[in-house]
Amino acid sequence: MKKATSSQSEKRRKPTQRRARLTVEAILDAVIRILKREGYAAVTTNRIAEVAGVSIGSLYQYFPDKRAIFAALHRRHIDHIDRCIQTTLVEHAASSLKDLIGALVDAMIDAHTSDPELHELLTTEVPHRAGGTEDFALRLHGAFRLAIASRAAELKRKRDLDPVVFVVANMVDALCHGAALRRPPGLRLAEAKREVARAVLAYLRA
Amino acid sequence: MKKATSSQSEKRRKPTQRRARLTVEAILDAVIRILKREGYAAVTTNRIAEVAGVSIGSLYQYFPDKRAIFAALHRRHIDHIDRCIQTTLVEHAASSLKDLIGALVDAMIDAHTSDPELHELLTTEVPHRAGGTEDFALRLHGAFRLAIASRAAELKRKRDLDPVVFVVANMVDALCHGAALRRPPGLRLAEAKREVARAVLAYLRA
Amino acid sequence: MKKATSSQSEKRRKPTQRRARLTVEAILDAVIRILKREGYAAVTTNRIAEVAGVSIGSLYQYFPDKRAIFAALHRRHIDHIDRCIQTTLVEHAASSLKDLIGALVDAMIDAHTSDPELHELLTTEVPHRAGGTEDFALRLHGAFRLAIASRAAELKRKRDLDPVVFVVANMVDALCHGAALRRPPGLRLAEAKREVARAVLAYLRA
Amino acid sequence: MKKATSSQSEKRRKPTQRRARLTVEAILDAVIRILKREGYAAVTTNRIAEVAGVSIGSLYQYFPDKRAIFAALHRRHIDHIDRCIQTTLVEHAASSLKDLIGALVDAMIDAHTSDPELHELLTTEVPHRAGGTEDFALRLHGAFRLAIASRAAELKRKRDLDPVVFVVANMVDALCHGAALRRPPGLRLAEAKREVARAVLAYLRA
DNA sequence: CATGAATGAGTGTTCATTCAT
DNA sequence: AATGAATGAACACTCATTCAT
Repeated sequence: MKKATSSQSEKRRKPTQRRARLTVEAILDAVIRILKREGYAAVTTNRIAEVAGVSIGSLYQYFPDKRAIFAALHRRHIDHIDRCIQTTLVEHAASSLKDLIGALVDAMIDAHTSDPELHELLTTEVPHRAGGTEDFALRLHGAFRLAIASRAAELKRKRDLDPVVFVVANMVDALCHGAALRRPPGLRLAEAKREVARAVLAYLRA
Repeated sequence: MKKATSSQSEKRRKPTQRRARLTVEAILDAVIRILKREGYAAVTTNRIAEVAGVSIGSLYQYFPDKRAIFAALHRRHIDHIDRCIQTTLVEHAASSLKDLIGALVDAMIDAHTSDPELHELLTTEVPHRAGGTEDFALRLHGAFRLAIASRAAELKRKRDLDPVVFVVANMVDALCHGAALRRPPGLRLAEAKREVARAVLAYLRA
Repeated sequence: MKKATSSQSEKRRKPTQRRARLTVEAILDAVIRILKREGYAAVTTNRIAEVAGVSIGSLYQYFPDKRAIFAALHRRHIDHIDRCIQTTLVEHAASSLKDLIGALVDAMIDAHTSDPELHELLTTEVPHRAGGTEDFALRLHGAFRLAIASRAAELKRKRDLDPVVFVVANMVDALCHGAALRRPPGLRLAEAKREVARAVLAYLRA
Repeated sequence: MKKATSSQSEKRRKPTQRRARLTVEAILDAVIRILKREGYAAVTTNRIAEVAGVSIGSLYQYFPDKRAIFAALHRRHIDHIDRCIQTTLVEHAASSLKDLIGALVDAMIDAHTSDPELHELLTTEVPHRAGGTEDFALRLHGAFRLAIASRAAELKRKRDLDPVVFVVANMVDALCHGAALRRPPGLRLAEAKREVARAVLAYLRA
């Protein structure tokens, strides 16, 4: 009989306990491992459970269905990047615009570079219907809005920040992503970082 | 020019080729229709054939497997955008850098805006393992390399164009994509276009 | 003799349907065979397909889900009994009340006795949520209403037939069922038949 | 009533037994509640335990497996009806055949009418492979045998009582069941009772 | 070439039951 | 005794693909 499952079911237990948390992590890690070694087609719930070292029944105690696993995976990844950004923002609260941009670019690229393959896999192979992604865009946007608004004095053109925030957020995301994953051979990472920062600054100062 | 086929012999072959072409188009359109109306989960080969009005057997006469259908769909979409860019490049062969960038941004955003839902669906729901995408990145890259190289005189900084091309190609792609699909409410399209062009030019002129 | 459809035009159009009918029968027979030999727990869709000699995919081409198989099984069984009753009714249109009741009891018991195990299995093991059963009760009711109404003259008490029909229908069904399936040892079938008919007649003539 | 329990030694044992009894009752009631509110498909051992307010582990302390729960449920239901019959038999030990039959029919119908939905559910949805049912048939049979044998003098036909008992037991069961659950609209309960009693008497006196 | 009935490997998911705590 | 997390065999069902017609 068919099942009408909603990924936000309340029936499943929340990983509040330490052991539960570990199990959830093991499951998400298993997905990544399978993804890398066997490809997306091999990511079946039974294989995930097997690789994670838990029973399929346990897996379904923590996730209402397969999609929820992917959602959690994306959420975890996004949270990580978000944390990097927030940290950078805090650490450079007193820095100049140039230094802040440089630091943000550094942080973003590093976050993507630590496991470029994973990032690629997550964005191209793993379905991300489960929301979360939009939250991320919003959070990224918010972070940049704060960073720019507090340094509005350094900007030449005085005007509505909305379009600026929009452009900068998209630029940083795309360029860092590209610098980490699609850098042309011959372009060193350090160089790419400098160039990305330069592009953002050039826009902000135009 | 490959062959000089007599017009009469072509009359027998072409109808078949045209019919084949129509069938292929019908199949690709069917995928889009299902995608929009029923979601990715409903995109089964049998349903594709049904909606396309061909038998499942015929479908497999034109495509070796399901992935090939998606690949063709992506290819068709990419070709369309590529053609827009090439046309713009040709039409603005004699324009200033500013005009060219403006025109490219216009073309790209228009290409994405004509059916934003489709574009979103294609990039987020339809697997694109099938290559093609990389070809596109390369082609886009190539187009920008030509455009920039021929206007190197207008650039302030004289140096290796590789990083510049890399940054510009990524900027244009991401910003146009964003402007078409993720524009914040309150930011008008024309305004977004201007801002994107401004950002690209600011970088090139820095 | 069902319909007078021209056999020639059907041969081209309906070979598929005839084959389909055979497949459906094979599936229903398979359920019965498994039920008898392995018990209800062994009645899985895959086993049904296997025993029926069709692929599981084909099974699902003819039945939307497992329950539909059971519903069809019940329907087939009910139709059979119904046909017996209708035939008896027609054949004894001119008989006396006594003979008609006797014939009906005979027919019902025979219908149940031909495969008592099957009947028991169907009523106790196979879920019958799928309706059809109610139709049967109605049809049985209707048959008895006709039979009794047309012989109202033979009844002593003249009054509303509704309660009479209700009682007779339930009596015949239950007693025949019991005579076929739960007859105590020592009570011969012929004797049981006579006793059942006697009971019904006694009530009608009271 | 069971036994005259008065001794002190039992006072220590009873609390445990009473608690066990309560738990068992809670479990059986839970099954009924789920059955009514969520349907048979929702009757899982885990859900039973949840609704009963006991742990799944405790449930398995009282029942060896799921079937045993159903068996107990049927047994409890049958015992209730059986008690009604026995009581009636005792109370009408000195009544005429007519009064006894009337009282039995009353009792049976009342037993079924108190919760018709439950009765229907139990007979159509809950598997009753677990025996019990046959015991019931035997007990019912026995009760009627006694009732009839002791009034053999009132019967016209003097002969083997076996067929008579068989017919009467089946009649009463089926007609009372039908009167309680499948009474056609327009037939009042009191009327149905009278008619059922009339049918039984008519047979006995024939 | 076209068809679409048939295939069956493989999927996500459930749930009766156990057993360490 | 009581608990409930963990188990995993088994299930209903799907769908990409084939091939006889």
